Amino acid sequence: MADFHLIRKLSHFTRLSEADKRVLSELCESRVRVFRPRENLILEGDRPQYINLFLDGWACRYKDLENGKRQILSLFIPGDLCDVNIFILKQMDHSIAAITPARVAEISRSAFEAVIADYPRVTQALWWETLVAVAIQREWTASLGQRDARERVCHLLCELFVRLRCVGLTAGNTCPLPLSQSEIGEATGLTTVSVNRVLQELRRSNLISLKGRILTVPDLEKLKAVAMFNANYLHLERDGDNLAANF
Amino acid sequence: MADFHLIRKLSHFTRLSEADKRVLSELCESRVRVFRPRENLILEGDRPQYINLFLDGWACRYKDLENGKRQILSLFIPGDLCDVNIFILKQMDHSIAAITPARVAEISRSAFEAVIADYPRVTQALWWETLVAVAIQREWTASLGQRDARERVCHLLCELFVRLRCVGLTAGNTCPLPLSQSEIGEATGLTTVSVNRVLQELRRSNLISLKGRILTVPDLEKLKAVAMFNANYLHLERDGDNLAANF
DNA sequence: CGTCCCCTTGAATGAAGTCAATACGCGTGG
DNA sequence: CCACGCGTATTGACTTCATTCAAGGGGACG
Repeated sequence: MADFHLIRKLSHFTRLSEADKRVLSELCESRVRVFRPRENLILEGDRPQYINLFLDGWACRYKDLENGKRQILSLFIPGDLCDVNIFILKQMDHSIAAITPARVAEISRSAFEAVIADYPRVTQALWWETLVAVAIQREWTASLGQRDARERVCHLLCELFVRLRCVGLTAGNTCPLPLSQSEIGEATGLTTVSVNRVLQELRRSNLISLKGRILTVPDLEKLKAVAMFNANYLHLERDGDNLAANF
Repeated sequence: MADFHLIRKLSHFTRLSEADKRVLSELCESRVRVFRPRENLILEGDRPQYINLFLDGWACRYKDLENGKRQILSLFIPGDLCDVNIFILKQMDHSIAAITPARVAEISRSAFEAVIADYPRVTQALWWETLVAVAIQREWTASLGQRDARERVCHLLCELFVRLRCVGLTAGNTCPLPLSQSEIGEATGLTTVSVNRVLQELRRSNLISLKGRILTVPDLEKLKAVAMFNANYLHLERDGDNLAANF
Protein backbone atom coordinates (compact mmCIF):
# COMPACT_ATOMS: atom_id res chain seq x y z
CA MET A 1 0.00 0.00 0.00
CA ALA A 2 1.54 3.19 -1.22
CA ASP A 3 0.91 5.62 1.62
CA PHE A 4 1.07 3.01 4.31
CA HIS A 5 2.40 5.46 6.86
CA LEU A 6 -0.43 7.96 6.52
CA ILE A 7 -3.06 5.26 6.74
CA ARG A 8 -1.38 3.78 9.76
CA LYS A 9 -1.27 7.16 11.39
CA LEU A 10 -4.89 8.07 10.68
CA SER A 11 -5.94 4.67 12.01
CA HIS A 12 -4.90 5.95 15.42
CA PHE A 13 -7.81 8.33 15.14
CA THR A 14 -10.52 6.26 13.52
CA ARG A 15 -11.23 2.95 11.91
CA LEU A 16 -10.95 3.44 8.17
CA SER A 17 -12.94 1.40 5.66
CA GLU A 18 -11.29 -0.29 2.71
CA ALA A 19 -12.70 2.43 0.49
CA ASP A 20 -11.20 5.06 2.76
CA LYS A 21 -7.83 3.39 2.54
CA ARG A 22 -8.07 3.06 -1.19
CA VAL A 23 -8.78 6.71 -1.71
CA LEU A 24 -5.89 7.64 0.55
CA SER A 25 -3.61 5.38 -1.42
CA GLU A 26 -4.69 7.00 -4.62
CA LEU A 27 -3.98 10.44 -3.20
CA CYS A 28 -0.29 9.79 -3.22
CA GLU A 29 -0.22 8.41 -6.68
CA SER A 30 -0.49 12.07 -7.59
CA ARG A 31 2.83 13.47 -8.63
CA VAL A 32 5.65 12.05 -6.54
CA ARG A 33 8.82 14.09 -6.28
CA VAL A 34 12.16 13.18 -4.82
CA PHE A 35 14.34 15.59 -2.87
CA ARG A 36 17.92 15.40 -1.74
CA PRO A 37 19.02 16.37 1.77
CA ARG A 38 18.92 20.15 2.26
CA GLU A 39 16.97 20.60 -0.92
CA ASN A 40 14.06 23.00 -0.48
CA LEU A 41 10.54 21.85 -1.30
CA ILE A 42 9.30 25.41 -1.13
CA LEU A 43 10.65 28.74 0.05
CA GLU A 44 9.22 31.53 2.16
CA GLY A 45 7.46 33.86 -0.26
CA ASP A 46 6.60 31.16 -2.78
CA ARG A 47 3.02 30.53 -3.70
CA PRO A 48 1.82 27.18 -2.31
CA GLN A 49 0.25 24.97 -4.95
CA TYR A 50 0.09 21.52 -3.46
CA ILE A 51 -0.36 19.69 -0.21
CA ASN A 52 2.85 17.80 0.35
CA LEU A 53 2.56 14.30 1.74
CA PHE A 54 5.77 12.72 2.97
CA LEU A 55 6.00 9.15 1.79
CA ASP A 56 9.59 8.53 2.81
CA GLY A 57 12.33 10.46 4.51
CA TRP A 58 12.43 13.39 6.89
CA ALA A 59 11.97 17.10 6.28
CA CYS A 60 11.48 20.27 8.26
CA ARG A 61 9.77 23.61 8.20
CA TYR A 62 12.16 26.39 9.01
CA LYS A 63 12.46 30.12 9.13
CA ASP A 64 15.54 32.25 8.56
CA LEU A 65 15.69 35.37 10.70
CA GLU A 66 17.27 38.64 9.73
CA ASN A 67 20.08 38.10 12.18
CA GLY A 68 21.16 34.99 10.30
CA LYS A 69 19.75 32.54 12.82
CA ARG A 70 17.56 29.69 11.69
CA GLN A 71 14.76 28.01 13.60
CA ILE A 72 13.37 24.64 12.69
CA LEU A 73 9.65 25.03 13.33
CA SER A 74 8.59 21.44 12.93
CA LEU A 75 9.75 18.10 11.64
CA PHE A 76 8.05 15.92 9.08
CA ILE A 77 8.33 12.16 9.16
CA PRO A 78 6.77 9.64 6.77
CA GLY A 79 2.99 9.87 6.81
CA ASP A 80 2.97 13.57 7.63
CA LEU A 81 1.01 16.07 5.59
CA CYS A 82 2.13 19.61 5.13
CA ASP A 83 -0.84 21.90 5.39
CA VAL A 84 -4.28 20.90 4.37
CA ASN A 85 -5.84 23.84 2.54
CA ILE A 86 -2.57 25.73 2.31
CA PHE A 87 -3.40 26.87 -1.20
CA ILE A 88 -5.77 29.41 0.31
CA LEU A 89 -2.72 31.53 1.11
CA LYS A 90 -0.93 33.68 -1.41
CA GLN A 91 2.53 33.00 -0.11
CA MET A 92 4.43 30.82 2.30
CA ASP A 93 5.53 32.41 5.54
CA HIS A 94 8.26 29.82 6.03
CA SER A 95 10.33 27.34 4.03
CA ILE A 96 10.35 23.57 3.89
CA ALA A 97 13.44 21.49 3.21
CA ALA A 98 14.33 17.84 3.08
CA ILE A 99 16.62 16.55 5.80
CA THR A 100 17.20 13.06 4.39
CA PRO A 101 16.49 11.94 0.86
CA ALA A 102 12.72 12.26 0.69
CA ARG A 103 9.87 11.10 -1.49
CA VAL A 104 6.94 13.49 -1.45
CA ALA A 105 3.52 13.22 -3.06
CA GLU A 106 2.13 16.52 -4.25
CA ILE A 107 -1.61 16.51 -3.80
CA SER A 108 -3.41 18.98 -5.98
CA ARG A 109 -6.22 21.15 -4.81
CA SER A 110 -8.73 19.36 -6.97
CA ALA A 111 -7.65 15.89 -5.88
CA PHE A 112 -7.90 16.98 -2.29
CA GLU A 113 -11.30 18.56 -2.69
CA ALA A 114 -12.62 15.49 -4.43
CA VAL A 115 -11.72 13.38 -1.42
CA ILE A 116 -13.23 15.88 1.01
CA ALA A 117 -16.47 15.86 -0.91
CA ASP A 118 -16.95 12.10 -0.91
CA TYR A 119 -15.24 10.64 2.12
CA PRO A 120 -16.46 12.18 5.36
CA ARG A 121 -14.50 9.83 7.58
CA VAL A 122 -11.29 10.61 5.75
CA THR A 123 -12.13 14.29 5.99
CA GLN A 124 -12.54 13.95 9.73
CA ALA A 125 -9.29 12.05 9.98
CA LEU A 126 -7.48 14.78 8.07
CA TRP A 127 -8.96 17.34 10.41
CA TRP A 128 -7.63 15.31 13.28
CA GLU A 129 -4.21 15.30 11.61
CA THR A 130 -4.34 19.08 11.35
CA LEU A 131 -5.36 19.53 14.97
CA VAL A 132 -2.57 17.25 16.15
CA ALA A 133 -0.03 19.15 14.07
CA VAL A 134 -1.07 22.39 15.77
CA ALA A 135 -0.95 20.71 19.16
CA ILE A 136 2.63 19.67 18.40
CA GLN A 137 3.45 23.23 17.48
CA ARG A 138 2.03 24.39 20.80
CA GLU A 139 4.03 21.82 22.68
CA TRP A 140 7.20 23.08 21.00
CA THR A 141 6.25 26.57 22.13
CA ALA A 142 5.92 25.29 25.70
CA SER A 143 9.20 23.43 25.41
CA LEU A 144 11.15 26.41 24.19
CA GLY A 145 9.56 28.64 26.77
CA GLN A 146 9.78 26.52 29.90
CA ARG A 147 12.08 23.54 29.54
CA ASP A 148 15.84 23.71 30.00
CA ALA A 149 18.33 22.29 27.51
CA ARG A 150 18.28 18.74 28.81
CA GLU A 151 14.51 18.62 29.11
CA ARG A 152 14.05 20.08 25.64
CA VAL A 153 16.25 17.52 23.96
CA CYS A 154 14.64 14.67 25.88
CA HIS A 155 11.21 15.97 24.99
CA LEU A 156 12.03 16.12 21.32
CA LEU A 157 13.38 12.58 21.41
CA CYS A 158 10.28 11.30 23.20
CA GLU A 159 8.00 13.00 20.72
CA LEU A 160 9.84 11.65 17.73
CA PHE A 161 9.98 8.16 19.14
CA VAL A 162 6.24 8.10 19.78
CA ARG A 163 5.40 9.64 16.41
CA LEU A 164 7.62 7.17 14.62
CA ARG A 165 6.05 4.30 16.53
CA CYS A 166 2.62 5.45 15.31
CA VAL A 167 3.66 4.96 11.73
CA GLY A 168 5.49 1.71 12.38
CA LEU A 169 9.01 3.08 12.09
CA THR A 170 10.37 1.95 15.42
CA ALA A 171 11.85 -1.46 16.15
CA GLY A 172 11.67 -2.35 19.81
CA ASN A 173 13.27 0.51 21.70
CA THR A 174 15.07 1.74 18.64
CA CYS A 175 14.28 4.25 15.93
CA PRO A 176 16.02 6.21 13.21
CA LEU A 177 17.13 9.72 14.12
CA PRO A 178 18.63 11.26 11.01
CA LEU A 179 19.26 14.65 12.57
CA SER A 180 22.67 16.17 13.05
CA GLN A 181 23.39 17.77 16.40
CA SER A 182 23.18 21.14 14.76
CA GLU A 183 19.72 20.32 13.43
CA ILE A 184 18.63 19.20 16.89
CA GLY A 185 19.93 22.55 18.05
CA GLU A 186 17.98 24.47 15.44
CA ALA A 187 14.84 22.65 16.51
CA THR A 188 15.32 23.16 20.23
CA GLY A 189 16.76 26.67 20.20
CA LEU A 190 20.14 25.49 21.43
CA THR A 191 23.63 25.72 19.99
CA THR A 192 25.42 22.69 18.61
CA VAL A 193 27.79 22.77 21.53
CA SER A 194 24.98 22.65 24.08
CA VAL A 195 23.23 19.84 22.25
CA ASN A 196 26.45 17.92 22.20
CA ARG A 197 26.92 18.33 25.94
CA VAL A 198 23.36 17.32 26.69
CA LEU A 199 23.64 14.23 24.51
CA GLN A 200 26.89 13.27 26.22
CA GLU A 201 25.22 13.47 29.54
CA LEU A 202 22.14 11.53 28.43
CA ARG A 203 24.41 8.78 27.18
CA ARG A 204 26.41 8.75 30.38
CA SER A 205 23.26 8.39 32.45
CA ASN A 206 22.00 5.63 30.15
CA LEU A 207 18.89 7.50 29.15
CA ILE A 208 19.66 7.04 25.48
CA SER A 209 22.20 5.68 23.14
CA LEU A 210 22.66 7.36 19.81
CA LYS A 211 25.10 6.29 17.17
CA GLY A 212 25.01 6.20 13.42
CA ARG A 213 21.72 8.06 13.34
CA ILE A 214 20.04 5.29 15.30
CA LEU A 215 18.46 6.17 18.60
CA THR A 216 17.94 3.59 21.33
CA VAL A 217 15.82 4.37 24.34
CA PRO A 218 16.38 1.67 26.96
CA ASP A 219 13.66 3.01 29.23
CA LEU A 220 11.15 5.30 27.55
CA GLU A 221 9.29 5.98 30.79
CA LYS A 222 12.44 7.29 32.40
CA LEU A 223 13.12 9.53 29.42
CA LYS A 224 9.55 10.79 29.50
CA ALA A 225 9.93 11.63 33.16
CA VAL A 226 13.04 13.70 32.54
CA ALA A 227 11.33 15.46 29.64
CA MET A 228 8.04 15.99 31.49
CA PHE A 229 6.57 14.36 28.39
CA ASN A 230 2.83 13.79 28.36
CA ALA A 231 1.62 12.22 25.12
CA ASN A 232 -1.89 13.61 25.47
CA TYR A 233 -1.17 16.30 22.88
CA LEU A 234 -0.68 13.66 20.19
CA HIS A 235 -4.31 12.53 20.65
CA LEU A 236 -3.69 8.87 19.95
CA GLU A 237 -6.69 7.57 21.87
CA ARG A 238 -8.93 6.79 18.92
CA ASP A 239 -10.84 9.99 19.42
CA GLY A 240 -12.91 9.28 16.36
CA ASP A 241 -14.04 5.74 17.10
CA ASN A 242 -17.61 6.87 17.16
CA LEU A 243 -17.41 7.21 13.40
CA ALA A 244 -17.27 3.45 12.86
CA ALA A 245 -16.16 2.32 9.44
CA ASN A 246 -18.50 0.23 7.37
CA PHE A 247 -16.37 -2.56 5.96
CA MET B 1 -23.32 44.11 14.37
CA ALA B 2 -22.72 41.58 17.07
CA ASP B 3 -19.47 39.96 16.03
CA PHE B 4 -18.08 43.06 14.45
CA HIS B 5 -14.51 42.09 15.28
CA LEU B 6 -14.63 38.71 13.59
CA ILE B 7 -16.21 40.14 10.47
CA ARG B 8 -13.67 42.90 10.36
CA LYS B 9 -10.88 40.40 10.70
CA LEU B 10 -12.16 38.02 8.05
CA SER B 11 -12.60 40.96 5.70
CA HIS B 12 -8.82 41.15 5.60
CA PHE B 13 -8.95 37.85 3.78
CA THR B 14 -11.92 38.18 1.48
CA ARG B 15 -14.82 40.42 0.64
CA LEU B 16 -17.84 39.08 2.48
CA SER B 17 -21.38 39.45 1.18
CA GLU B 18 -24.18 40.79 3.36
CA ALA B 19 -25.48 37.23 3.71
CA ASP B 20 -22.04 36.10 4.83
CA LYS B 21 -21.94 38.83 7.44
CA ARG B 22 -25.41 38.02 8.61
CA VAL B 23 -24.65 34.38 9.18
CA LEU B 24 -21.49 35.29 11.05
CA SER B 25 -23.48 37.64 13.25
CA GLU B 26 -25.95 34.92 13.99
CA LEU B 27 -23.18 32.56 14.96
CA CYS B 28 -22.41 34.55 18.06
CA GLU B 29 -25.97 34.87 19.11
CA SER B 30 -25.43 31.29 20.21
CA ARG B 31 -24.86 31.06 23.90
CA VAL B 32 -22.82 33.98 25.18
CA ARG B 33 -20.92 33.47 28.41
CA VAL B 34 -19.07 35.97 30.53
CA PHE B 35 -15.82 35.20 32.32
CA ARG B 36 -13.91 37.06 34.98
CA PRO B 37 -10.15 37.58 34.83
CA ARG B 38 -8.28 34.34 35.56
CA GLU B 39 -11.43 32.31 35.20
CA ASN B 40 -10.93 29.19 33.09
CA LEU B 41 -13.05 28.63 30.01
CA ILE B 42 -11.88 25.05 29.80
CA LEU B 43 -9.17 22.95 31.42
CA GLU B 44 -6.64 20.49 30.07
CA GLY B 45 -8.35 17.11 30.11
CA ASP B 46 -11.85 18.49 29.62
CA ARG B 47 -13.90 17.43 26.66
CA PRO B 48 -14.28 20.27 24.16
CA GLN B 49 -17.90 20.91 23.21
CA TYR B 50 -17.98 24.28 21.57
CA ILE B 51 -15.96 26.59 19.41
CA ASN B 52 -15.30 29.65 21.52
CA LEU B 53 -15.52 33.00 19.79
CA PHE B 54 -14.18 35.96 21.69
CA LEU B 55 -16.53 38.90 21.42
CA ASP B 56 -14.87 41.10 24.00
CA GLY B 57 -11.88 40.92 26.26
CA TRP B 58 -8.63 39.01 26.20
CA ALA B 59 -7.85 35.39 27.03
CA CYS B 60 -5.02 32.92 26.65
CA ARG B 61 -4.24 29.31 26.07
CA TYR B 62 -1.77 27.99 28.59
CA LYS B 63 -0.16 24.86 29.80
CA ASP B 64 1.02 24.02 33.29
CA LEU B 65 4.16 21.91 33.40
CA GLU B 66 5.01 19.37 36.06
CA ASN B 67 7.74 21.60 37.41
CA GLY B 68 5.17 24.25 38.27
CA LYS B 69 6.06 26.53 35.38
CA ARG B 70 3.34 27.89 33.15
CA GLN B 71 3.59 28.79 29.49
CA ILE B 72 1.10 31.00 27.72
CA LEU B 73 0.78 29.38 24.31
CA SER B 74 -1.26 32.02 22.58
CA LEU B 75 -3.35 35.07 23.21
CA PHE B 76 -6.93 35.67 22.16
CA ILE B 77 -8.24 39.11 21.37
CA PRO B 78 -11.75 40.08 20.28
CA GLY B 79 -12.67 38.43 16.99
CA ASP B 80 -10.51 35.37 17.63
CA LEU B 81 -11.88 31.86 17.37
CA CYS B 82 -10.61 29.05 19.48
CA ASP B 83 -10.30 25.96 17.36
CA VAL B 84 -12.54 25.23 14.48
CA ASN B 85 -13.45 21.55 14.63
CA ILE B 86 -12.01 21.09 18.10
CA PHE B 87 -14.90 18.81 19.05
CA ILE B 88 -13.24 16.06 17.05
CA LEU B 89 -10.86 15.59 19.98
CA LYS B 90 -11.76 13.72 23.15
CA GLN B 91 -9.91 16.01 25.47
CA MET B 92 -8.11 19.31 25.63
CA ASP B 93 -4.33 19.19 25.73
CA HIS B 94 -4.17 22.67 27.26
CA SER B 95 -6.31 25.11 29.20
CA ILE B 96 -7.89 28.42 28.27
CA ALA B 97 -8.43 31.27 30.69
CA ALA B 98 -9.71 34.81 30.56
CA ILE B 99 -7.19 37.56 31.15
CA THR B 100 -9.60 40.47 31.29
CA PRO B 101 -13.36 40.25 31.77
CA ALA B 102 -14.44 38.46 28.60
CA ARG B 103 -17.58 37.79 26.63
CA VAL B 104 -17.43 34.57 24.68
CA ALA B 105 -19.90 33.05 22.25
CA GLU B 106 -20.05 29.28 22.37
CA ILE B 107 -20.70 27.96 18.89
CA SER B 108 -22.17 24.50 18.82
CA ARG B 109 -21.07 21.81 16.47
CA SER B 110 -24.35 21.83 14.62
CA ALA B 111 -24.44 25.62 14.22
CA PHE B 112 -20.93 25.51 12.89
CA GLU B 113 -21.62 22.68 10.47
CA ALA B 114 -24.70 24.41 9.17
CA VAL B 115 -22.62 27.43 8.22
CA ILE B 116 -19.95 25.29 6.60
CA ALA B 117 -22.53 23.54 4.49
CA ASP B 118 -24.14 26.66 3.07
CA TYR B 119 -21.57 29.45 3.00
CA PRO B 120 -18.46 28.48 1.06
CA ARG B 121 -16.87 31.90 1.28
CA VAL B 122 -17.29 31.96 5.04
CA THR B 123 -15.88 28.45 5.17
CA GLN B 124 -12.84 29.60 3.25
CA ALA B 125 -12.45 32.60 5.51
CA LEU B 126 -12.58 30.38 8.58
CA TRP B 127 -9.91 28.17 7.04
CA TRP B 128 -7.82 31.24 6.54
CA GLU B 129 -8.34 32.13 10.20
CA THR B 130 -7.15 28.68 11.18
CA LEU B 131 -4.07 28.85 8.98
CA VAL B 132 -3.15 32.27 10.37
CA ALA B 133 -3.54 31.01 13.93
CA VAL B 134 -1.08 28.21 13.20
CA ALA B 135 1.29 30.64 11.53
CA ILE B 136 1.21 32.75 14.69
CA GLN B 137 2.01 29.68 16.74
CA ARG B 138 4.99 28.99 14.48
CA GLU B 139 6.19 32.54 14.81
CA TRP B 140 6.07 32.19 18.59
CA THR B 141 8.17 29.06 18.23
CA ALA B 142 10.72 31.01 16.21
CA SER B 143 10.64 33.84 18.70
CA LEU B 144 11.27 31.64 21.69
CA GLY B 145 13.96 29.74 19.87
CA GLN B 146 15.95 32.52 18.27
CA ARG B 147 15.12 35.95 19.63
CA ASP B 148 16.64 37.38 22.79
CA ALA B 149 14.59 38.93 25.59
CA ARG B 150 14.37 42.39 24.10
CA GLU B 151 13.52 41.13 20.63
CA ARG B 152 10.92 38.74 21.98
CA VAL B 153 9.05 41.40 23.90
CA CYS B 154 9.19 43.81 20.95
CA HIS B 155 7.95 41.10 18.64
CA LEU B 156 5.01 40.30 20.87
CA LEU B 157 4.09 43.97 21.08
CA CYS B 158 4.30 44.37 17.30
CA GLU B 159 2.15 41.34 16.72
CA LEU B 160 -0.49 42.43 19.17
CA PHE B 161 -0.57 45.94 17.80
CA VAL B 162 -1.08 44.71 14.25
CA ARG B 163 -3.67 42.14 15.25
CA LEU B 164 -5.59 44.71 17.26
CA ARG B 165 -5.46 47.13 14.37
CA CYS B 166 -7.02 44.47 12.14
CA VAL B 167 -10.07 44.35 14.33
CA GLY B 168 -10.27 48.08 14.83
CA LEU B 169 -9.01 48.17 18.40
CA THR B 170 -6.14 50.58 18.00
CA ALA B 171 -6.42 54.36 18.11
CA GLY B 172 -3.59 56.06 16.27
CA ASN B 173 -0.38 54.66 17.66
CA THR B 174 -2.09 53.45 20.80
CA CYS B 175 -3.72 50.20 21.82
CA PRO B 176 -4.86 48.40 24.97
CA LEU B 177 -2.38 45.99 26.51
CA PRO B 178 -4.11 44.40 29.48
CA LEU B 179 -1.23 42.06 30.31
CA SER B 180 0.74 42.16 33.52
CA GLN B 181 4.50 41.93 33.25
CA SER B 182 4.30 38.43 34.60
CA GLU B 183 1.85 37.47 31.86
CA ILE B 184 4.16 38.96 29.24
CA GLY B 185 6.83 36.81 30.81
CA GLU B 186 4.75 33.65 30.65
CA ALA B 187 4.09 34.33 26.97
CA THR B 188 7.70 35.07 26.07
CA GLY B 189 9.43 32.52 28.27
CA LEU B 190 11.02 35.21 30.45
CA THR B 191 10.81 35.98 34.14
CA THR B 192 8.91 38.96 35.45
CA VAL B 193 12.18 40.59 36.40
CA SER B 194 13.56 40.29 32.89
CA VAL B 195 10.40 41.62 31.33
CA ASN B 196 10.52 44.55 33.67
CA ARG B 197 14.09 45.35 32.71
CA VAL B 198 13.35 45.05 29.02
CA LEU B 199 10.33 47.32 29.30
CA GLN B 200 12.35 49.90 31.24
CA GLU B 201 14.89 49.92 28.49
CA LEU B 202 12.29 50.17 25.72
CA ARG B 203 10.74 53.13 27.48
CA ARG B 204 14.11 54.80 27.96
CA SER B 205 14.91 54.46 24.27
CA ASN B 206 11.47 55.79 23.36
CA LEU B 207 10.44 52.67 21.51
CA ILE B 208 7.26 52.39 23.54
CA SER B 209 5.38 53.96 26.34
CA LEU B 210 3.23 51.77 28.50
CA LYS B 211 1.18 52.92 31.42
CA GLY B 212 -2.18 51.95 32.80
CA ARG B 213 -2.46 49.02 30.42
CA ILE B 214 -2.27 51.34 27.42
CA LEU B 215 0.54 50.84 24.97
CA THR B 216 1.78 53.65 22.76
CA VAL B 217 4.14 52.95 19.89
CA PRO B 218 5.55 56.25 18.62
CA ASP B 219 7.32 54.61 15.70
CA LEU B 220 6.04 51.18 14.75
CA GLU B 221 8.62 50.72 12.02
CA LYS B 222 11.41 51.22 14.50
CA LEU B 223 9.87 48.70 16.86
CA LYS B 224 9.43 46.22 14.02
CA ALA B 225 13.07 46.60 13.13
CA VAL B 226 14.20 45.82 16.66
CA ALA B 227 11.87 42.82 16.78
CA MET B 228 12.77 41.58 13.31
CA PHE B 229 9.03 41.62 12.80
CA ASN B 230 7.74 40.66 9.38
CA ALA B 231 3.95 40.71 9.17
CA ASN B 232 3.82 38.23 6.31
CA TYR B 233 2.77 35.43 8.68
CA LEU B 234 -0.46 37.24 9.47
CA HIS B 235 -1.50 36.96 5.81
CA LEU B 236 -3.36 40.23 5.65
CA GLU B 237 -3.01 40.75 1.90
CA ARG B 238 -6.52 39.78 0.90
CA ASP B 239 -5.38 36.34 -0.15
CA GLY B 240 -8.93 35.36 -0.96
CA ASP B 241 -9.96 38.24 -3.17
CA ASN B 242 -10.43 35.88 -6.06
CA LEU B 243 -13.56 34.67 -4.29
CA ALA B 244 -15.45 37.90 -4.94
CA ALA B 245 -18.59 38.38 -2.93
CA ASN B 246 -21.88 38.84 -4.71
CA PHE B 247 -23.59 41.71 -2.99
C1' DC C 1 45.32 12.34 0.25
C1' DG C 2 42.91 16.30 1.10
C1' DT C 3 38.36 18.28 2.01
C1' DC C 4 34.16 18.79 4.19
C1' DC C 5 30.99 17.76 7.68
C1' DC C 6 30.08 16.51 12.04
C1' DC C 7 31.27 15.65 16.64
C1' DT C 8 33.92 16.72 20.86
C1' DT C 9 36.22 19.37 24.48
C1' DG C 10 38.00 23.34 27.37
C1' DA C 11 38.01 28.01 28.92
C1' DA C 12 36.03 32.45 29.10
C1' DT C 13 31.91 35.26 28.66
C1' DG C 14 27.39 36.84 29.03
C1' DA C 15 22.30 36.97 29.09
C1' DA C 16 18.82 35.91 31.85
C1' DG C 17 17.39 33.79 36.22
C1' DT C 18 17.16 33.79 41.26
C1' DC C 19 16.69 35.84 45.63
C1' DA C 20 15.23 39.43 48.33
C1' DA C 21 13.83 43.83 49.62
C1' DT C 22 11.12 47.82 48.60
C1' DA C 23 7.66 50.77 46.37
C1' DC C 24 3.39 51.69 44.28
C1' DG C 25 -1.64 51.74 43.47
C1' DC C 26 -6.06 50.51 44.49
C1' DG C 27 -10.00 48.72 46.68
C1' DT C 28 -11.99 47.23 51.20
C1' DG C 29 -13.45 47.59 55.55
C1' DG C 30 -12.86 49.56 60.12
C1' DC D 1 -10.71 59.15 56.15
C1' DC D 2 -7.14 56.17 57.02
C1' DA D 3 -5.03 51.59 57.60
C1' DC D 4 -4.43 47.47 55.71
C1' DG D 5 -3.68 44.00 52.28
C1' DC D 6 -2.85 42.32 47.87
C1' DG D 7 -1.28 42.20 43.40
C1' DT D 8 1.93 44.45 40.50
C1' DA D 9 6.13 46.91 39.46
C1' DT D 10 10.95 48.11 40.49
C1' DT D 11 15.74 47.65 41.86
C1' DG D 12 20.27 45.61 43.33
C1' DA D 13 23.44 41.79 44.14
C1' DC D 14 24.57 37.35 43.04
C1' DT D 15 24.37 32.97 40.42
C1' DT D 16 23.91 29.90 36.68
C1' DC D 17 22.92 27.91 32.43
C1' DA D 18 23.92 28.20 27.95
C1' DT D 19 26.67 30.69 24.46
C1' DT D 20 30.82 31.97 22.33
C1' DC D 21 35.33 31.26 20.86
C1' DA D 22 38.75 28.27 19.59
C1' DA D 23 41.01 24.14 18.65
C1' DG D 24 41.31 19.34 17.52
C1' DG D 25 39.56 14.64 15.95
C1' DG D 26 37.10 11.35 13.14
C1' DG D 27 34.77 9.46 9.24
C1' DA D 28 33.02 9.63 4.39
C1' DC D 29 33.95 10.61 -0.16
C1' DG D 30 35.94 12.37 -4.41
